[in-house]
Amino acid sequence: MSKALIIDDETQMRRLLRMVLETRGHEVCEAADGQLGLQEAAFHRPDVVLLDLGLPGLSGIEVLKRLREWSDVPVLILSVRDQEAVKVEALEAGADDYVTKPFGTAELLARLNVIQRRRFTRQSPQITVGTLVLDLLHHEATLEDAPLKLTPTEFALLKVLAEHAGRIVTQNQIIRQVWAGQSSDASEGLRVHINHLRKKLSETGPKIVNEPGIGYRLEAE
Amino acid sequence: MSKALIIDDETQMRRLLRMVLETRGHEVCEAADGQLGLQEAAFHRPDVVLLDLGLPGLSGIEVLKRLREWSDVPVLILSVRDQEAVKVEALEAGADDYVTKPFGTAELLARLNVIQRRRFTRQSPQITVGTLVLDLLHHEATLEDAPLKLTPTEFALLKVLAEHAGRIVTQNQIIRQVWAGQSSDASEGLRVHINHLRKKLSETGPKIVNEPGIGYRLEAE
DNA sequence: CCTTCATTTACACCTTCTTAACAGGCTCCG
DNA sequence: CGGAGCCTGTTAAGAAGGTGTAAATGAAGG
Repeated sequence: MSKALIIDDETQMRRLLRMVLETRGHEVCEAADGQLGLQEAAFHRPDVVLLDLGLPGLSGIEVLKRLREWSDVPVLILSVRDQEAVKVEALEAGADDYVTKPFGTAELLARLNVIQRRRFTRQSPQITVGTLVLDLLHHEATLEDAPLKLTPTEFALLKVLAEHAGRIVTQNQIIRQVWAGQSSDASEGLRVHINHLRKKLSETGPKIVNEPGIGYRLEAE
Repeated sequence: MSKALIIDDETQMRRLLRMVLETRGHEVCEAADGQLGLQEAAFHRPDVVLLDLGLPGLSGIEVLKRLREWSDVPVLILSVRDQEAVKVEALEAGADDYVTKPFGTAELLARLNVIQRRRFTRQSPQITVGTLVLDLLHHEATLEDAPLKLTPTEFALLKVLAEHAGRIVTQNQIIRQVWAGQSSDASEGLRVHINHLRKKLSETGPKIVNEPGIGYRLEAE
């Protein structure tokens, strides 16, 4: 069952909201001010928060900001009519939606249905060649699940090769991509970086084979 | 009902996406370029955004950055193959996931489901790395149950590192998250804050290791 | 005014990149 | 057969740039 947290200082309003939410099948907990609200939120981990902006002590905005520092729980703002500027501020601070007091239960339920947010963990774009994996977002490389320490240019170079794994990559293509925007003649240095890479890939990793006069190719299994 | 916003310049692609999304029960709105997309997003407050990276005029990346200035709406990136660098940039700028064109509707639905499902998983109000505990609710840190006094930026910096404990975090990623919305060149100051953190973590806490030319990593035990 | 924190500056140090030199292998041709 | 010429693999050392650290400066708040 999903949990809802009500943060409002008016007892009557809390009672109304609790009724509506329980009808909707929520488990409900309440807090009468911002400080308590944050504690309840941390303790109960609600799936949705109904937050009144006009709170005594810690303001609703402040509560929202602190909440957003560690939680992406959907927050529905309850505000009175002449608080337009504050409502905008609340939305910018991470609120999901708002209803204006007084409101009908139908509207409240409709908005609750709408505000569903997510919390996600980012998936990294990766390039995989056999047992070699390049994580482009984190600039990490692993070989047979063991971390592989690569310098920035080594990583860039291996990335170019891995992108075209199994096919020949011209020296010019490599240089253009790895040393993009630099005018220096890197054709000399390329050889030594290839050399370093081969050592680090050692026996277990995919082989970098040379195509004389043309370029290099990363052998896919 | 949840709303979806499609930002893509190809009419055909929009039609396809609309069909898929409406089958899934979404209310759909469209935008043919980035400028319109931002307006639509501000007006309709969509629950999910499907954003094409290859837009005319305002680039997809630019749209995402501006969107992230005021919204945490889940953004699914649509990109063509061979744009790895751009995809990385997009993820760093706050995108949630991406699909590569051409894609099957099955994959698209799967990724949308992931985003939906993840909205219910909650981020813990505290992050634990070994003996280090960050209490995001109270802005407090403890090391071996002893309180650890951190300045605001130190806390923010350590938070970023701890969230990705064990993995490399790019200097850009750090700066973007810790000094969000500020234009100042913080790349210099980053070093000294890292230094302060290392002193405070001392011997007992997790180590902050440097990956030269890339970024930092908080070593998980 | 004092404290606290963030930023800037400066410099020693270390990693990485580049450059250079040389050895080995291959092809081409005498 | 043998040597010249080219390309590649390997190694080493200096150059360049990134990093760690301490201290000074600047900004914000009580």
